[in-house]
Amino acid sequence: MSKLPTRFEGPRQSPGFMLWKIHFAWQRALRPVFERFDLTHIQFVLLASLCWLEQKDGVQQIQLSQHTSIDPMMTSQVVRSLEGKAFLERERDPQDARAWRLKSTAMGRTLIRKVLPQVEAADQAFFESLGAGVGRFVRDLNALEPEPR
Amino acid sequence: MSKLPTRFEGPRQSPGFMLWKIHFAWQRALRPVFERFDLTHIQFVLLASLCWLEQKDGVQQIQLSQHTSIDPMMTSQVVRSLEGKAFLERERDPQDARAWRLKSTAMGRTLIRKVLPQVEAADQAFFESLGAGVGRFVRDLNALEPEPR
DNA sequence: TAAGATTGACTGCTCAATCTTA
DNA sequence: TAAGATTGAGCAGTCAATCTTA
Repeated sequence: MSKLPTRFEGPRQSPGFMLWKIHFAWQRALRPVFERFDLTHIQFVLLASLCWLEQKDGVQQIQLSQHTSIDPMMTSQVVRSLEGKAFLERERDPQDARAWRLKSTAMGRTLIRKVLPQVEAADQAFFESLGAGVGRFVRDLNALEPEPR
Repeated sequence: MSKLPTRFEGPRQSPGFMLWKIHFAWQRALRPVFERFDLTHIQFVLLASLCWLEQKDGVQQIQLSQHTSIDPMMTSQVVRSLEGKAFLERERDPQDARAWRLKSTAMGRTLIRKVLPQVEAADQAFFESLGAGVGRFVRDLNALEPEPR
């Protein structure tokens, strides 16, 4: 076939295509770590983020959703599965009858303390090929984050 | 809660967390483009990649799978849906009775010619905040690609 | 009117297992 | 034995619609 209407010499020059590929490679690299603890990736993200946000104060479900960019429906589903596993508790917000306030349990925090170092180790191995450039890469990713709506 | 066992000052410093977030933001940014043409992202990737690879020769399904890093089962499913839409054809490989050889149709190529520039425009808008640094970012992503198994 | 939360339906994506041929 | 391809099951993720309260 004749030339494609593209600005790039090949797919490897396209930032979108490469972002998508590397994201999948990263998912595959991390999956064994989560499976070891019978967690899904999204369960880990929500529970670890809750533990992080909690360092301040009580956390609304919607805040957790916004912080992780996980949409409210998905957050609702997964938070309830984490509640079922007794890794967190939900209480009605006394200030806002619509909202839930989330609190990690001791079990949940213990789990994250075990998982987090292994996740970071797997991360470090995955991003090793960037060497010291990983800091710059992280700054680039931060620059790409869209404004919250 | 007390300090988490992490190397990072916060989630935004973690390359894994940020890669995951930005990938989702990118998916959301591109989705309207694909929907406009009644394509899914993965359908676009496979069809566009087929058109790209075809510039050489006949393409086996497994080659397309490896090139895109989409696993063979998924490739099989989506390729057949593209065949159903008449965007590509499948013929048995004369040299290897197990394999399919894939060929885009004129309709498929016409579609990609329309979609590709819009995808690249949306991409350009998404990565705009990196400015000239986008080249370096793409090189980083290429450096992260794991060895094929 | 808008915001926090949820339900049910539908599609996307992965895995284990299988079939056939190299 | 290994490689190309597929099936069916199950979880991940999205959307439209709804409910309740701010």
